[in-house]
Amino acid sequence: MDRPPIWLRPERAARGPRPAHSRAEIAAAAVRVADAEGLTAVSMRRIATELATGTTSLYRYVDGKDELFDLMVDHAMGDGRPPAPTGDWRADLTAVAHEQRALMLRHPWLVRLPATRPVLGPNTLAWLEATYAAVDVPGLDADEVLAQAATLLTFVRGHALEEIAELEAARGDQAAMSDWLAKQAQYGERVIGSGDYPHLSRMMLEAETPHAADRFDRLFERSLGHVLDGLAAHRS
Amino acid sequence: MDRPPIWLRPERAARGPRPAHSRAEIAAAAVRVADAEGLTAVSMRRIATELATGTTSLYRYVDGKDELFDLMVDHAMGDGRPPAPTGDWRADLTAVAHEQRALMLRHPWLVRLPATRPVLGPNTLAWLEATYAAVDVPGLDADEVLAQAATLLTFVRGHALEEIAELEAARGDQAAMSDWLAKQAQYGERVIGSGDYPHLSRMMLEAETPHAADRFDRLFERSLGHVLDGLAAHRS
DNA sequence: AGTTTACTGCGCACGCTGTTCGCAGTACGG
DNA sequence: CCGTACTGCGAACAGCGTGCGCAGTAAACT
Repeated sequence: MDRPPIWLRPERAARGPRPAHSRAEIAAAAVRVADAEGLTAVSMRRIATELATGTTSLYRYVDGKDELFDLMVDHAMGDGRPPAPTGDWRADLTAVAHEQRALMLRHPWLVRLPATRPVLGPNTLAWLEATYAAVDVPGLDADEVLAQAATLLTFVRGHALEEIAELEAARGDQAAMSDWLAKQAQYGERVIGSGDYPHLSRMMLEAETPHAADRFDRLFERSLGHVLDGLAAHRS
Repeated sequence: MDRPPIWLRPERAARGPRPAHSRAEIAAAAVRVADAEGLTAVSMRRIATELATGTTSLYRYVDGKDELFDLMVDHAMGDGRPPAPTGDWRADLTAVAHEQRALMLRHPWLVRLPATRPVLGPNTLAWLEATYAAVDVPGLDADEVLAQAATLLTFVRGHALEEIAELEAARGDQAAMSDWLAKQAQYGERVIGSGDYPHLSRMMLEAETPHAADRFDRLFERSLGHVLDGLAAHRS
């Protein structure tokens, strides 16, 4: 059959009965489930039940589970709005970075999904547009704009990925968290004791960041500063 | 039961018969399947069949499928060796970045797995150690070392993620690739025509990078340069 | 040497998954 | 007012991860 991507298909067909649900409705239901119970709870049957419809009816709206994921990603991207541009590129990019990170932390499943395929829904495009708008100034080469925006977005996504991976390893639960930290400490001792990782050991022993409660906030702030400094070197 | 993480468990138990397989053997089989047929082909039954053993025997080696994935990740990380340090931090980090990217492109499933949980096997640690070694110089604050290494690795992972997502959307196949590009172009026209995305449109029309065959190589090179410039600002 | 103990391999079974097919019902275009 | 192109959906299929319990085996202890 090989249908075109969902963003090119009209939501309502020319002929036939009016569909019982909208794409937004379906996406919202799936996002709700994923937020509350994790990505694994999102199954075709489950979302259909959530919408009080038959399981296979979903396939009238979506070409398969991957497209349901596409809808979810773009819907979640609409949860936060790109900040209005102020004209100060550094402030604007900082705002984009913080908003994007917050958005991903609010929907932890988000960083794992677009790994499969690029999603190009309207909300995702709006974020892209906002990032380009912040980077773009008259006289700056288009390829340079592209590279700078990619550098920032790529960094933010990568950071959120690792942050969320660690958060989920501790399962968010406080008891599980300290359990996990204890296991980490035990493993850390073995790593240091082995003598194979001198620099790693120095970091474990000397760095303060890993022990702070807000370590990811601090690390993000610092690393983001580095990235922006790198961009600054290539603008006027 | 709540067993400790696999890296803390001895491979061979004190008592009982000698296990028929080694962890390395299992990891290698799973990596082989994932490389050849994709992550979805990696199932407990499939790997067991590959090892000519019973399906549930695998559970004697691994606490569940997630731990099988852990083994795979660390095994794949051993596919490339961290480059030997030369003393030039910028050259060393560039080498690490290129090697890591190449490694992830060789095992495209790799970027998707650690999203779930942090993997801390010996090969992964070796890479971390090499990165710290490149960044670390006497007199540099440990927290600064941590931040700089995180910035680089995070960026590389993020870049590989997007690169692989696009590669897989085209399914590697040449015919499917041009099909996909045609769809993209069609969508691009609509995006430009809508007038909602002026900067995005400018990029599509003016930038050269997106149309080049080696666009990801170029983008990576340029963005990596930006990141390294950012780090340079915080050293001596 | 004999016994105890802790392990290994593994068949069975359960509940779940994504997706294809075909059929009855419905609203719009001509 | 008919034909056509759609919608909703139940049944069915192949495949998934994994808990349970049992027989066999090798090391440790007496």
